[in-house]
Amino acid sequence: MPELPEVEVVRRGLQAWAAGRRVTDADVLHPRAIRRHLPGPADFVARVRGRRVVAVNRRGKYLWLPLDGGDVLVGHLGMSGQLLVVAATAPPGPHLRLRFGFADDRDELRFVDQRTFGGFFVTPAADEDGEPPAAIAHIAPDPLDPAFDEAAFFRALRRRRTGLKRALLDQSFISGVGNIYADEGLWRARLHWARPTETLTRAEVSRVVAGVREVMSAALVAGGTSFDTLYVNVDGESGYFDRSLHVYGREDEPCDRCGTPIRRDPFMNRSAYTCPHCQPRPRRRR
DNA sequence: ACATCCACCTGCTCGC
DNA sequence: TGCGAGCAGGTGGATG
Repeated sequence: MPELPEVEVVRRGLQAWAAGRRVTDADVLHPRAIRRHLPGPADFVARVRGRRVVAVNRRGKYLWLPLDGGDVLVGHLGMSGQLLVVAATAPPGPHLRLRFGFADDRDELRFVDQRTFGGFFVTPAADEDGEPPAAIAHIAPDPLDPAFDEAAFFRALRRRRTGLKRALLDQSFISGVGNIYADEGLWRARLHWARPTETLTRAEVSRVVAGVREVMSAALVAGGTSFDTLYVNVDGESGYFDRSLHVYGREDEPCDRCGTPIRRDPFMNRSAYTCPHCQPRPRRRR
């Protein structure tokens, strides 16, 4: 999926294009795209139609859009979701799942999602203004959020008995981090993905948080990471941060710090990339 | 409660 | 050229 920087690129594009405007129509072209909206497609369309988008917010990798009238439109891009602003007359393409029409515009907002892991739903707003809805309250603040509490993150890690990368990918501890930025942050911090969380020092946690922050901030400036045309902004343009990756997807290539060939390990049905010299494996496996 | 795993999808690449 | 296996940026719910 798009991770935090890619989702933030989309959020900014949407905020500029959709905030303050009224949805005039919505279409559900694939029911899986709204599977988390339990009342179904007709109810989804009815709750969105005629509503004004007040703002476009993000919590981790979730987008949440308060609507006038007290509901919130929540969306997640999954592994392959795109939000695109295109002419309403443009051909639909094979993976078009949702369309949203807006007042006084010949362009429309499209949710295009090849693998259909992404989706949208409408849910009541939180009691507190500016807070994410209850449906995504389990998502922790991300490391770029001023609300992110590093000391609390450290305490939570020490309480947890798992490996460091597993914890980084757990969105209830720290959000926005996915497979790419976890590996890149760990490389910057010179820590191994299997490091037991209960043995981490405060300084090591600072290093990994700083590493993740740096790599995400740099990726944001580059418009996000794209290896192909799957990850794009609302205008369909790819970011170029893949040129700045140090370990992710670089098996057997030399480490940019020490020249040691980068190693790929199977990890949770995926991969973990490390420099075996800069990030030695801890004695205890996980 | 906590930690781990896998199903949910489509499409591309690789080796035979 | 065809075909099966493996892989891809995520998540929530089931399972132990």
